[in-house]
Amino acid sequence: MEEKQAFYSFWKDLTPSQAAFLEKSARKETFPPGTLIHRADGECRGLMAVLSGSLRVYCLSEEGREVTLYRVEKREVCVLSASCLMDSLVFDVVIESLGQTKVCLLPSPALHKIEEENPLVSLYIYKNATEKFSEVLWTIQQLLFMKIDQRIANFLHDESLRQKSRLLSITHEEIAKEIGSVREVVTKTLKYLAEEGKVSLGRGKIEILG
Amino acid sequence: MEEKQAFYSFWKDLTPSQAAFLEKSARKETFPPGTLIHRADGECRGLMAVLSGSLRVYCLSEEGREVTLYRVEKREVCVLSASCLMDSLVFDVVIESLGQTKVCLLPSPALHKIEEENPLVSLYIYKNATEKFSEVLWTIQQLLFMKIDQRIANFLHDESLRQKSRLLSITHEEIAKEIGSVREVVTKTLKYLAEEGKVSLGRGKIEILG
DNA sequence: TAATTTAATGTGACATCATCACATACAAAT
DNA sequence: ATTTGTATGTGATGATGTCACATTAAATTA
Repeated sequence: MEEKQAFYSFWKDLTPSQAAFLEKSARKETFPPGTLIHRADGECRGLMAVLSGSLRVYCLSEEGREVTLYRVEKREVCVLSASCLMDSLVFDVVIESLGQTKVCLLPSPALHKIEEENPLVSLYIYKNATEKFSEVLWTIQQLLFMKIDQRIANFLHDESLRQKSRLLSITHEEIAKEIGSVREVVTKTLKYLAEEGKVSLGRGKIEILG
Repeated sequence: MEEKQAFYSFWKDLTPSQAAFLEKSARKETFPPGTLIHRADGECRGLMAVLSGSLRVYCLSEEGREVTLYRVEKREVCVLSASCLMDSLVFDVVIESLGQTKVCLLPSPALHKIEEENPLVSLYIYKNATEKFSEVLWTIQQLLFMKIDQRIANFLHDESLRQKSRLLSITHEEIAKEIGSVREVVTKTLKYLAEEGKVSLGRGKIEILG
């Protein structure tokens, strides 16, 4: 099917029968905003290509602090939702839908069968995982080594590009979870940025100036 | 050769001519303690199997703070020293030898040639990378969410297992670099642990009690 | 519309850890 | 015994996380 060829770049490496098998196993699922699609230690569904909406992949401390590792946007594939296909993955993440999110899912059992026949499928999965982890480490490096005001400024800049708008609809709490901080600190830092004339604040809104 | 079969688990998947080619390209190198084998943005040598000694893989902030990501011990393979073989790796690390370290090296250019012929070699590399990154994220999660005294206690415990001794030869500075902290904080925390009777301190020595 | 509820934001006190600036102490080399 | 380098000790300060609330804006209900 056109769709799968577009999303899953290993599709071209499948034999016709493999492709047919996976095609038959594939299903579409729609998640309401905020659905926990994959939780630490939970079962894993399989490879998910995002058709609309987006996913947030984050890790979670015992005390409930969150750090967003990355997002999976429309037309991208989420490989960590198939974590059970990768042995020796000791790291657990949580995946949730951001808005109303529709995905095309290749379920783990079916994929596992094909994976055993075709190493290029495994290669695709591990390559994708390596790429994501590499991005994640870059993110975490920022978290470790950059100051909070710079991190918030960077996040607002990125978010402004994503939403293609200088007026963001976002709460301090959400920003905190993105950058791995806490609400109070975000509030105080934003106030500071506002005094500098870099942003203008409203309830649930932030306008980027300059 | 026996050695390479033992270290590189993809060896069995090579054709005789591929094996012969790699065999010919392989070389042994010995590094004095503290050699920078791979630096951020540096060229990359290739896959290194550690024959004796060990490697430390760490990341580095602009201000010079270090965080040890993992170590590569004897009989293990260091895949990040072949980072140039993985496209879309945006993350840079530094690799240094800990003691006098001898490695068996499969140089990147040779490996790259074989990789293009044999996807199982790519699979090996990416799989290994995924495994390491997954470990690294677990480590960093500890760094983010655990208190310093617990992190130091954990490190001392692990190190005691590694060195098979309760009397460790290590400085506060070295501990700081392992756990991503700074010397002063390690000094103060160790003093606290010593008052609790958990360790006994000497210059360059720490004895674990209880 | 007015009252109520909920979510978002504001803020001060305190704890933890990093940074900076030194002082001191130990051990090896001369 | 003296010197020198490395390791350790320590106080002051700054940045950020934690806790405990107060306040306010928006949404809901009466």
